[in-house]
Amino acid sequence: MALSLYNSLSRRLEVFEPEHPPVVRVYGCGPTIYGRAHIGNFRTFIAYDLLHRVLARKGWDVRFVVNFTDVDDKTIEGAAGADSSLSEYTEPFGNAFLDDVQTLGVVSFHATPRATDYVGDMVEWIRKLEERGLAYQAEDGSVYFRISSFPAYGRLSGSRVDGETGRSRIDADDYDKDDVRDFVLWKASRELDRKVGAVWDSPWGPGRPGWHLECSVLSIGALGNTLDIHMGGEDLLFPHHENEIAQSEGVTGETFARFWLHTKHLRVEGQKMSKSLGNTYTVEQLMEMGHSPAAIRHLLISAQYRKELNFTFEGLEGSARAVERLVALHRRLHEEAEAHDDADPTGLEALAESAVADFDAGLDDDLNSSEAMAALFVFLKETNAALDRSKGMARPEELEAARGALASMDSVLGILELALAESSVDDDLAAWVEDLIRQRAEARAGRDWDRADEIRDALTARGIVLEDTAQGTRWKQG
RNA sequence: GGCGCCGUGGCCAAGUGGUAAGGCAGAGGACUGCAAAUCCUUUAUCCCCGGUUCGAAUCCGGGCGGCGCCUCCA
Repeated sequence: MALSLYNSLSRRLEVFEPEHPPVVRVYGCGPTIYGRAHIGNFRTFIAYDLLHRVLARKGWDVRFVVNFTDVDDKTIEGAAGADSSLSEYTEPFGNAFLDDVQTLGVVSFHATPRATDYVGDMVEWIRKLEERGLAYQAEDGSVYFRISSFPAYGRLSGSRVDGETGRSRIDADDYDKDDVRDFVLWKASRELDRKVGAVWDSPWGPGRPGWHLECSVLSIGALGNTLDIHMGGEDLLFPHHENEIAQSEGVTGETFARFWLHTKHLRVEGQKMSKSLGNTYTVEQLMEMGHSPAAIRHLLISAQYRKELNFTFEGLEGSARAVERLVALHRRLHEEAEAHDDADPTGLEALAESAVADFDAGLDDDLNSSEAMAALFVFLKETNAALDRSKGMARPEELEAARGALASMDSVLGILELALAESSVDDDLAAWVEDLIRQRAEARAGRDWDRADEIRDALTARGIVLEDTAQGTRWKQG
């Protein structure tokens, strides 16, 4: 099984192998921590997570680094608006991001460096670019990258570099540049920068690093001159990633990233996400509305990262239902199904094997999570059917195979693990429910259906759903 | 204007040459004291028009419609 990934650089599917196995070096452009990250951001970060888990499943030693942009126009403006220093302003958002990402079951990244911790390295980097004739200081005091000296510029983004797009905006600063496409490496200090403490010394005077530079310096610093995979949202392809290549290869002379992966932007209720539409939901907001992290993750993973995905509340409800079915299967395999050495064969082992094979084939096809998820749900249905046929009994090794397949698939999707972690119930409630269930069992034993239903209705009113099974009555919060 | 993506059942969404995955919702049925859970059955002339082919949702041409990036944005 070979993993194929769509490489934006070649614009085609390519078989992925690490350059230096077993190590895989992956870098993903991270959040700008000027506010709470929204559901669209998390589509991308869950795609990172999926890649992370798939690479790890291949047995590779994955080094996944994601940066935090904590110095740029937005963070500076935010800090100034809040009357605080840059670091005071960004710190909580960085922490909130890590919380959110953990809430959604994203496996920890190996490092999450912040730009402001590496300004010295960035200055050094600019110096090297300058030595190679790739950077120059303009009259406004800022230092720019000289695109005309880097012939390979534009390889990633294609013809977008021809400049005459008719829509390129030119702000006042651009007046000082040699070429409108030249981008800033070092920004000379302005009043606002000084106000929030976003000022560092450099050979070109006080200033702050340009946004593009941090990704080159942080990724190479953490992972080396050549990355196996560089990932980011589709909006970053140009100019951000194009600029990263120029800055990086301009200094190292080596390929910066072998594979470039870009995630498609999320739509919400059929519309583009925007603050004016009020549809930039945060994880926190969705949870306050009663939506579970597992359902959110299910929905965000239900379409392949490169395809359009429309996030709707109807879809989120549907995802919640799908997650419930997964939980029910898990419980059935662990608690309800009985192991009997002399049970008739159920075919569970064969189902497990083909499900995992289909699942992996889906993921190998450019992380096609839709296909992978379909394999999981085919397995769910067929396993339930097999257990129904066998009256809930199976040989121990067959049950074990089914449990193993479910766990194996979920180790990549990470949905069930989230759902199971969520289902913590407080003891008082559990005691209350279980006492009523005992009373109801007595009523049912005496065929007092009115009393039994009365109890169940009381529980339903509190959001408790009962399931009578051969092994007794079980309950869940729904 | 430049580059690119998409149009599949009520909704979401796989499938890129061999006769339509999966999820949600709906309908009928089995099971159940009734439910719940589960299972079974059921819902698609794949935007339109031409072309290539023994054969196309899949390839080519044209059209219509939706969208993204090019500007801070995951």
